[in-house]
Amino acid sequence: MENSLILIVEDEPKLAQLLREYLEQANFRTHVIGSGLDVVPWVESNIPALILLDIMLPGKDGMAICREIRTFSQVPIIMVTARVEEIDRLLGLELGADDYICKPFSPREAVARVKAVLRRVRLQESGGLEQDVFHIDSEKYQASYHGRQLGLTVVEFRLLRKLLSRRGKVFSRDQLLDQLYDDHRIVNQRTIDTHVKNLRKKLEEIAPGENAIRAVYGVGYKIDI
Amino acid sequence: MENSLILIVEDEPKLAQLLREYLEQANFRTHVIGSGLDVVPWVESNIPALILLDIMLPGKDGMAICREIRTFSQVPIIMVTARVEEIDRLLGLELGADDYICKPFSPREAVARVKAVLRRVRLQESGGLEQDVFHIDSEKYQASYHGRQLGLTVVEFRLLRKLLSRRGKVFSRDQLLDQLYDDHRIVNQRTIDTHVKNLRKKLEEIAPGENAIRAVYGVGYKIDI
DNA sequence: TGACAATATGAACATATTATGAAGTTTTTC
DNA sequence: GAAAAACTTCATAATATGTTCATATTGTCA
Repeated sequence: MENSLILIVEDEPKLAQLLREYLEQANFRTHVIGSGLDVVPWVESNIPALILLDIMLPGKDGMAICREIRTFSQVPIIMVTARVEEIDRLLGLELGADDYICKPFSPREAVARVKAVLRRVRLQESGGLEQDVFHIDSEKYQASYHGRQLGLTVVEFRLLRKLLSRRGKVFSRDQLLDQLYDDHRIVNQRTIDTHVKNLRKKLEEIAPGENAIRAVYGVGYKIDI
Repeated sequence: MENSLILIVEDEPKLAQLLREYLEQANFRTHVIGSGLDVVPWVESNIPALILLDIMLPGKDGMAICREIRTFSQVPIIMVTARVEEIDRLLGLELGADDYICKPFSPREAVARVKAVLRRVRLQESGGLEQDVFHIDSEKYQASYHGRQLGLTVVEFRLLRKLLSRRGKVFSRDQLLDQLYDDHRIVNQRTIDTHVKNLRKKLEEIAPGENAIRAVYGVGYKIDI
């Protein structure tokens, strides 16, 4: 099943070695890079299944690398940060990473995260979740819920798509608004509430009481099923 | 297991001798230094497993020494102070010490603290052989405890995350309040007590009697498991 | 030990956030 | 260009959360 290639970008040799050992014990192949400058060229010519990317690096920092990789590849990336507080900032930047781990972490946890992300990605790749209640067709701008077609407006569709892009993740209203428009118009944050209300109404008609969209007080909305 | 070298920096000979005896009885090796001026050179050429550092010293004070050591080493440091009130000040200075003991202390307590700090540091270095009871996901704003999901509010979540960011470290109420808000609102310090109370209640439901969050009299709170 | 200070806790109080219906705007459709 | 649909804003109700307060309990230190 495994045997996938994991790229470890980490300048601290001891930690890199530790990760390598644990990952290989879990039957992954690994490659370690210690300098930020070498990462992008390597990723371009090799194709790792996942990248563990430390954010503090000599040469070029992890954020820049993540952004650059995202211009040409959708390879799963797990960011490693030194401070918990930093994760908040990173989330705001929308780098496109798939998960975040905070130092110090146990190698066991790291391996678990790697597996979780891979599982998620593979599920998506294998043609959308089989028994998923949601199905999204970005080309046709159509979405279905429990097998039944939802008649969504464009804004509602984009809102739902954004929320579904990361199940469980809490999106701030600002993050959601960004996704809704191509131009950068300024609209009232409360507008989101109204779209959520309308979207909920349509979901409710199909599956009453499921409460797919939940508000997280003081933060934003998430999809929680 | 032990046999680690503990550096005791203490100018009062009687106390130094007492500590030495107790620590050696617990199978540590010790070295005593009575003057502040001799500490840094000694630490540079020897490598203690931990330093017990009195803050009031002839020659050079403990704070300056701690700061200086931190420029070249991450060796665990336990600061020894004469008064509880002082710990508060020390915390604000962010010296990078790992724990604080207040005089007068029982040698037994000192040994316990030394062991606790060493255990913690080793756990971190070795990548944690123990399965962590806490797991937090900043993206989903979800935290689990002993594998079970905690339904935390945002403030509670941030509070827990901050406490967890450095296990064992004591955080003052001010430090904790800073983490709780993006804006710089002014709230009563006692507010933290209430949030801690609520958080404890939720932890208690999962693991009664574990007392994960401890109050440190006159200073603040820490997580100590 | 006794005086004092800090923490714990339940309840009252205050605030902030979300939900919702409706009205006002803009955009699309015919 | 009128009507319909979609979008945004607004006002207010409902609710969740945060804060303070008063008192009991516990810890510290002389």
